[in-house]
Amino acid sequence: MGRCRRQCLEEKYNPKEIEKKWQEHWEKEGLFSVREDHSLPKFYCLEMFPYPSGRIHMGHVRNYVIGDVIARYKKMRGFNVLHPMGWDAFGLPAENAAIKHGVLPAKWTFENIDYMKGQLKKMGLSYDWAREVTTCKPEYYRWNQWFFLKMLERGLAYKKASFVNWCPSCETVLANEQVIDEKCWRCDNTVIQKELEQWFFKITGYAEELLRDADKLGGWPEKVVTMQRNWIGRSEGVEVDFKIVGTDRTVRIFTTRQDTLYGATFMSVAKMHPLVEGLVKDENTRREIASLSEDPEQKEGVFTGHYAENPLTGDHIPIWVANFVLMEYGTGAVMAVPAHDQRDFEFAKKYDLPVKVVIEKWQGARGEGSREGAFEEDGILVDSSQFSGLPSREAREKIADYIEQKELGKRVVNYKLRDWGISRQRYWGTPIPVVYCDSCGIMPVPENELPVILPQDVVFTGKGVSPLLEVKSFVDTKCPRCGKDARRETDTMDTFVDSSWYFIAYCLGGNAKVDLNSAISGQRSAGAIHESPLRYWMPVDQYIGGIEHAVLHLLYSRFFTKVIRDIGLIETDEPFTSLLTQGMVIKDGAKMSKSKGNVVDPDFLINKYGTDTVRVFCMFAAPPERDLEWSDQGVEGAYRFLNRVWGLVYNNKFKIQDSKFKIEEIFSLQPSAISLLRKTHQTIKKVTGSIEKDYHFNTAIAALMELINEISSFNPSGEKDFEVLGLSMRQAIVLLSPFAPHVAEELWRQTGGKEGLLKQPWPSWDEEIAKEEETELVVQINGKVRGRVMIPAGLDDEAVKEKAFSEPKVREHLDGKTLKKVVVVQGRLVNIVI
RNA sequence: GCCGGCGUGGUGGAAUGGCAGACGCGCCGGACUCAAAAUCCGGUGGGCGCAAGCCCGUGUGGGUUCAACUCCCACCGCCGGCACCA
Repeated sequence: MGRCRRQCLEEKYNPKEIEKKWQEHWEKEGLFSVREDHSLPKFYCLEMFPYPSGRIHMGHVRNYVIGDVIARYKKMRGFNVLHPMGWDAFGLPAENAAIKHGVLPAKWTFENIDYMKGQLKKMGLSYDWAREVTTCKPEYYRWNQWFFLKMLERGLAYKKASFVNWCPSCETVLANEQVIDEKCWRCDNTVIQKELEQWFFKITGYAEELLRDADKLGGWPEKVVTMQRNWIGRSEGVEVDFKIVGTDRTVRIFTTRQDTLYGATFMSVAKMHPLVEGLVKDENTRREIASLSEDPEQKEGVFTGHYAENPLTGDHIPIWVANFVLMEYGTGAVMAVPAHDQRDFEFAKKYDLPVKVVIEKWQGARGEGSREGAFEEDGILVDSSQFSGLPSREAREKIADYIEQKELGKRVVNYKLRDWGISRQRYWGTPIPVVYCDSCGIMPVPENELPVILPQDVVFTGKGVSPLLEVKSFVDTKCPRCGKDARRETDTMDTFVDSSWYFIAYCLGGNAKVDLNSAISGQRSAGAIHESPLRYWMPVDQYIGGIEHAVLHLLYSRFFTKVIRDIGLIETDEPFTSLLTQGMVIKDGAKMSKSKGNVVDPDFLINKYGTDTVRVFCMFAAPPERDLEWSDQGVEGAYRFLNRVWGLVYNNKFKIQDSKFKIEEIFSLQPSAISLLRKTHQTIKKVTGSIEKDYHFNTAIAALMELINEISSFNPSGEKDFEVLGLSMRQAIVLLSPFAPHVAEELWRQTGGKEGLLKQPWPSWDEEIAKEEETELVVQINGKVRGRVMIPAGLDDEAVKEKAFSEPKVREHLDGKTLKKVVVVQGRLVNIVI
């Protein structure tokens, strides 16, 4: 105490103290706050914001550290970096807590946010907290309502009655994307079908563009793009009308295999197909239809007693109701071609229906596959009137043309993607801004009356219907048009609406400052000088989060971005240029979970080792996209490493200062100093390369460890040596800073750094210095290593060969053999083939 | 069933077609200590050998190549996604 005049370097690395010190310092300096600066290239670095469940878990830690390392690195590379954070604050757990413990969802949520924000702050993450968004606050969710009204205006929001996915446990509806293996994405309970009136967003209106623009997602993992493409599930085909024999009605079918039209031997329609209601009068048959198996494995059907006429052949084919035909896709009716569709084949076998081959694998291969299964591939048409002899692909075009000419049907494109059902029968979400009036019908709440505030005085019974239904002051309202008594919509919005545009809110300055109306007019009047913040920051350059949102949040956000563009707020088509899907944090071979009892508490670790250690371990243990196997000993290793760095600086504290060393002086250095200098430049190159190459921080840290090892074993003797040591050490500190910012900052300042590390430019390397003077030449004989020789760099191939052949061990092996070939790999390897 | 990813020491993981196992963990040995912890130094894929060295080795089997963890084909195992979408 008091030995040094300025604050001096302690012998022992004390992470708690220095982390607190620098976090306070950074906050006081406002180091992480950003604004638009058109003189700098921008970089928008974003991590998926968390649901405030109570505490940060290791998955969050990993996610946010990856983002922070990128943000800090990009800042040092001269980018103006936007790096915000917020809270996906609406959702069921808050409501469940209310039911269980009697805490109001708002209170529960805000307390969690407080605690978790404290945790994030202790991690030294470089967020501009001024831009924080909290989706459960009225100043945020009013814009959800605003978007809803915009969607209504554009015909992109509508209400319809339909069968929807209902989670009995969450007591609410789920969108298709939120049902995984027939189970609820959140609580894992089996989802049932229920008929309800629901609000939908017409995401299918953008299906084509969402699919087409998937090609633009070059910075995304191919896997995620493929999942989205498959989810959208585009297929081209034709719809064809079949007359129902003996009536004046028709059935419309959809097929992508119009080349097999001549092979249709019956027709299958869905249970719910309107035709069934209209045609089947017999009570027994109706009962049979109703009792058809729901089991997808079991193919079952019932003959309706009616026949359809194939418009191409005039054949009369029986109409069956089949349990595997979906009402929601296509027209709910299909022509059955057992020879060329496996499902139809199995069905035909079961009910002894005819199989007619119309596609051959090649000319003359008749009957192929008709016994054991369907031949589903393309081939050559047979028994297909004027189309016989055509290959499938061509026949599809010709038959589609023919159908359109004869007005029997038309070409259509179908998608698996369904509209996004956004109504939720729960309290803790954004109220849907709609009023029901007996005279005027469904009335949107006028924009100037937004937000529709979620009432606070609510009773949570946990039974049956949404608590909002019980709040008279909320439900009872006046019609905005006629002023008569009316009732409010009590469903709230899916919380995925909140997260579909939050990246926009950050650009506009966070919760309090978001004003989309003025953002639109700002955008319209935007000139070169007063460019809108949205135009400046969007799109997100790097997005980081879990792969579990591959077809949920990531698809919804793409949809919203396109709508937002069409509204005129932004100009980009896609929200996220690059996407990094980080792997899970695993312990003892399983994902960390309370039920498995293998969770590691970030608070405990940060308290014990400091956040820098946790950060370094998370970045070192595996590349970001892979799963990370947790290892307590690995954490110790990271801690040891930082201690070594600390000790190294401490032991040389009076020698490591801002070095005046100039690169021209290299010739006056002794070999070991040159070697350290070279290693330093090699490390800068390696670390930079590792970060640039898919953010492989693990190898970047490994390279840094190598450099630290080399510095440790360097024995400086003269002043010049110490200068090299100082330079090398200070470069190492700079390279370490994105990973372990606190300890780096402390050591940097203690060794003469006047300005903070984030203001330092990222170091550059000199190829000439990084290059080895001598390299080890590997000599192989028939591909096996038989010797190693040191050779000077830049030796030509002939000289290298000569060196190789002069090696005694090599000569021994070559003795008496005939040379076949000699391969030289520039400066690295010689392979002698005998 | 279809689509995608992965398979490397005891372990987490490295390797533009060119020395397999960087770096870390663990383990073994040594120094320091009365002792331990911490720290530091050295060793560490397997087999044979006193040694020099030799042989084997990246899930399995084949192929391309002077040379394959890397490219191609087939198979096995694990993980993830989709699955009556006509």
